[in-house]
Amino acid sequence: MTSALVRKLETFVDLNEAQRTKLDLLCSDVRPVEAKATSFPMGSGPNIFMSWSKAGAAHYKDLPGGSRQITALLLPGDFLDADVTILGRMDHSVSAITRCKVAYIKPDSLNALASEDNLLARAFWWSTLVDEATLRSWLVNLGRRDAYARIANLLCEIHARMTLIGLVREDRLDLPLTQDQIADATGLTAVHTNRTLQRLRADGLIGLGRRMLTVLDVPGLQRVAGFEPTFLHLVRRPG
Amino acid sequence: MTSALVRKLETFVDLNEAQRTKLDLLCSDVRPVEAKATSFPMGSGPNIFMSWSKAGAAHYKDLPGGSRQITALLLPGDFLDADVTILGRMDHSVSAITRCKVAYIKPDSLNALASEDNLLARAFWWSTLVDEATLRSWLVNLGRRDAYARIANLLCEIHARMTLIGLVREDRLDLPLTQDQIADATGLTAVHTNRTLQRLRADGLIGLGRRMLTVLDVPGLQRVAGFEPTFLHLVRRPG
DNA sequence: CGACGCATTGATTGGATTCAACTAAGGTGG
DNA sequence: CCACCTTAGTTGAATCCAATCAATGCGTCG
Repeated sequence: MTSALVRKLETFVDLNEAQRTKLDLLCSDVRPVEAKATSFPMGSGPNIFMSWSKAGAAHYKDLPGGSRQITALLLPGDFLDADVTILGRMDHSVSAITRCKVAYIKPDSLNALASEDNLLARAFWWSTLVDEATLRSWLVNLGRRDAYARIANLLCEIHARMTLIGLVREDRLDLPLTQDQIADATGLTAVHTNRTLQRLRADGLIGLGRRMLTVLDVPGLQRVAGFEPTFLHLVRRPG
Repeated sequence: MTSALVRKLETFVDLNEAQRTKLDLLCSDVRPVEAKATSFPMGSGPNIFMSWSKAGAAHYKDLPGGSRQITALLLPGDFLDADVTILGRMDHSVSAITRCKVAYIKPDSLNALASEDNLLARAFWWSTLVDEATLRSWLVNLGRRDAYARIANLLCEIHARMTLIGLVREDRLDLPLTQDQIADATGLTAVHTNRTLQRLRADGLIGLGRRMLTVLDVPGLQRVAGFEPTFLHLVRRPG
């Protein structure tokens, strides 16, 4: 099976076998990370990280008062945090949601790869732009949609992103989030998240149980969510 | 008076006279833009834009139903949108809020400047990271703060950013936003925004009238806002 | 002056939170 | 293997924050 990173970048550029090999080589230093581990050695050194196998992680920020906001959901193939080095301090935390694996990459080797191969450089750049577009999309979600559409939208996004990296079969996927974490990502309470998920189930849009999400009505869910995949730049461009 | 761009970058790196001159030269093609103009020729070509003099612009997204979410506020010295070229289509719109001026920069000259001067390259990179940090900060704001703290936070951010570029005197500044636009930025209604602003006034935290904002109690406003300037990386790093 | 953009006020409705209790499922150790 | 404990999910009732729907004031500009 090809790696999630390769699959992801291939939605944007066409890669040849040599390039795929280079990418796999780049990610050869893979280490296991426990669920809920916040001990990615983030500030400690010049490493760059990447989430790898079937897994999830998140950027989040804790607030005085105990509430928490997840600002990004990281799936296999995503860069955990590329730019720690230039900003002296981190403005948010990173945590593994599930047990997962992380590929440790030396920034030098990434830079070398990017400068010797323009196509790969473009692909890396595209990847960070997609991340930014996703941030904007979340902002719209939190600012202007009610709980029902908001959660639907998050589920649509996860469905789309996991489809890209080949982790969806017949619209079924392993949801790497608990209801509590869905709440933290959508800016809702766990209680209201629960009720809203029940409505989505009752309306026949999704099935959800024991961390397994089934999107029963993809266009229906996208419609109530106001979800437009093109805005995340996740669709293959012609040419 | 030194340009907003120079002032902004100098919060991160020390520039010499030659570098300042290069930056000013980079921004020599300045053109006026009308208020509410959405006609930045965004998708049309390979140009890069930069907001310039005393002014404001915004990234926003309109939703079916008529609501709007502002995803970024652009002040003098900010890049309007650096990365249009690589993503075929734009996922959001850009609009001038006030009458302003925009410096049109050819990407080639920006790239040339960045590759011949490592310090400037770092400064540009820092600038985009600050933009991302601001996006995350807004996400926390929309997700986990009530209207009172949320608006306070936005005002704190504007106060901090405009201080950087030298547009604040004795905690007074020209607010480049109407109450409607504050509402669109904070995910609230204009009515509720109005009432909340009145509470902030009544509590002696701010003065606001005819587009002129006075922060009467800076630490007080920051306290109720939960505002931490370090998270936006807007504070001068030692060394 | 009239029109328009912006700000303000009131009354009402509704979505989401809060607080509290309770069930179901999983894991661990005696 | 069952008792125990933890974590995740579910339910109910009361409360509250913010949205909604109008209507009005006010200043500016053509």
